[in-house]
Amino acid sequence: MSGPRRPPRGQAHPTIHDVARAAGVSKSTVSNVIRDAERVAPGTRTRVLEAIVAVGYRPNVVARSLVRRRTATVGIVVGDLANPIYGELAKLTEQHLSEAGLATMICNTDGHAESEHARLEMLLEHRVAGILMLQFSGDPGTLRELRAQGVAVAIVSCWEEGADCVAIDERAGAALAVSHLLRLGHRRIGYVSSGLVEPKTDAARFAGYEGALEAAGIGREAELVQRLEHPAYLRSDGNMHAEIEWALQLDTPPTAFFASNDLVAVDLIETIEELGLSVPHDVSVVGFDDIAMAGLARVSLTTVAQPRDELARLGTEILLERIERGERAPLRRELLPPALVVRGSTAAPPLRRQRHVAHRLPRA
Amino acid sequence: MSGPRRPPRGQAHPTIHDVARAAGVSKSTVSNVIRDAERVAPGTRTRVLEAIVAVGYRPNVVARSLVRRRTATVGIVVGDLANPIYGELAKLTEQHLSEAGLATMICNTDGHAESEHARLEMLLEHRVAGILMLQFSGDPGTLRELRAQGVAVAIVSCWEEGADCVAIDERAGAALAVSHLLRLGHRRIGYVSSGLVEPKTDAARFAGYEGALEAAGIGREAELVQRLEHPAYLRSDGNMHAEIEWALQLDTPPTAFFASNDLVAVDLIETIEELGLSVPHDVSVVGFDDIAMAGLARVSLTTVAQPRDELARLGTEILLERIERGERAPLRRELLPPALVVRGSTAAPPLRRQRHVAHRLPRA
DNA sequence: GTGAAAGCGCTAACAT
DNA sequence: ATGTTAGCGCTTTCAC
Repeated sequence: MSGPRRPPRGQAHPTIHDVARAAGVSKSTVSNVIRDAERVAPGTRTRVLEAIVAVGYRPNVVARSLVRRRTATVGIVVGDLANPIYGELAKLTEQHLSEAGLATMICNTDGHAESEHARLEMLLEHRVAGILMLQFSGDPGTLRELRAQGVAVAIVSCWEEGADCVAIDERAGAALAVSHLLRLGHRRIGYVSSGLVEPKTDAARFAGYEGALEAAGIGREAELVQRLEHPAYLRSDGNMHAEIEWALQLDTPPTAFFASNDLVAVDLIETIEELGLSVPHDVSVVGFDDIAMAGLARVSLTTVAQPRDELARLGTEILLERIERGERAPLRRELLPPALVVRGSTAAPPLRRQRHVAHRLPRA
Repeated sequence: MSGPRRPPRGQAHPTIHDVARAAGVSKSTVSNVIRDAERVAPGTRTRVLEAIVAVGYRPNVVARSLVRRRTATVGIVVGDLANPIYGELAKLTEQHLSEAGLATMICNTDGHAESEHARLEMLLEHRVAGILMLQFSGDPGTLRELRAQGVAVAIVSCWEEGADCVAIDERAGAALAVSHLLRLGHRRIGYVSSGLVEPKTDAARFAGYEGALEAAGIGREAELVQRLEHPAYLRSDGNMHAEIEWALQLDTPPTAFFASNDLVAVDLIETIEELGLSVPHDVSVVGFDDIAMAGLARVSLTTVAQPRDELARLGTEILLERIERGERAPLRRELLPPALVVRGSTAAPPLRRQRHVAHRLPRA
């Protein structure tokens, strides 16, 4: 009777079997009361319930997931959790998911495509029920693979073709920002972006910038466009200095900048002021996102607001719906309207500088 | 031959069994090459490897976790992901864990004990290998239960008795901040905290505040201590206004404040300036954490720095060690030294106000 | 070096 | 209303 080798059940958790024994019923009955499925006689139910607390039983989600062949976990992929807007979005999302009974796995990609790929691979091995992308490198192969695996995917804050997604109209938002500057009288308007802004998003915001300029009859000027390679994050690199100094010393320097997100905008203001100019007196700056910091009187950044609550709520809703209904459900794509928040970082261009520019133009 | 009911394997993932068949070997052999365990003949190995890509196999972590009776997932519990310091900590931590081959589940508690409890319950049901607490309500029962369940636990940035933890010396840090104010000549120094600061942390910082005052021969004054009930987060509530206005209209108002974290400090500066006073000219403010924003010229907050990299690195290291070695390993408790970063939010108290105070004192 | 077999803890038919 | 049974996809002895 040397029964089968039994791995040492040292500090093991009690199982449904232990509960069954303690309550004098079968495993299925225990399972039934736990899942609250099938009718269970009131008396039996109480005995089981008591047994559960008696033995200190806690359901094993891993086992349940295996047999059900689906987990109640979703992954959220984010570019930079240290960026307050993503921190907020992640927080709201986790809250909604938790309310829906889902656990959340989080993955920070730092904007690297390889890192994104590795994290997604991990999520797939974990058989997550869905993936919420708060950042997406934009690789179409990735999206195809995800679909092939049958995971639900929803993309938030990034308008991607052929996928469920919710985002604001980035292009329109950027145009709003630039139009505001044009209305103030600016004619030389720079565009500054950083590597931490997803390529797709950057492209859309840039398109809005260009479109607004074109509509105003202003041609594009390559020298006014700066795409900083390294992610600029609150001066952590500081490589912005040289580029901006260079731009401001052009014969006809920009009198305003549109930054592709608030973090870049804040860095930009810092840089401009380090160079001895003042915002908005000498140079105006508009950002994108409306992170909390932008509203501080000390910062007072004019920016395009992203409705985080809506993004998080809709993003979760769409993902849950896709998880629920599978591929059958039609694509859901929600494009939210952007809103410009005018604060103190924008003003009319300085008169002196404009005259200065006028003097030179005839010579050119 | 009406074989047992076979659940419709619709869009199912290929299993180890499919690979085995495709490669003409047994499941165990496939398992051996996947795990890279036991010697496998080179030829067999290649055939299996080929079969894996041929059928598009991806290991099922859920099944593996069940049979191994341990997951490779850790939970991280955080109070407020929207607070940049926690966003940064979460990001760094996830990165370290990912490098160690562990998946990360994230839980935001909003500082509510019930919410913390529910999230921990969920993590336990998921049988996570470890839990990293970036926020802890301080309930000793919770810690006991966690230990009883045999999960590894490490507490970061909160000095808790009888648990693995890493934190800076909060008390000393607060004392550093207050001593700085004393050295500048301040004698009436307020303390402002919010509900989003963990009770334990708040208590430690307050103790440092009180200790420094006592050491300078200044008695405690209840009217200078404000613990705002609702989490103050970048003016989202604004209930700070009334309280601070009240304090500033005392006969001998505080000339400086020590805030229990940077977010509170930033709110405080905003409030003070809304009241028509200037920081640091009329009132000085010191914060705690040194979030990125504090370094901006526009904000320029004097604050006590938390070494996030160290906290995240050590926290993960300690947790991994505990997961690895189990209860056997001795407790590891790392207390890091705090550092004061002096910026522009602190200065000597205004002379006018001091005279004003002197005039009144004799009358009292 | 490889395969057969026995589960991990649970769910879900199905039978009683 | 409750119990029996056959797995979920994998790891891990233990034979061969």
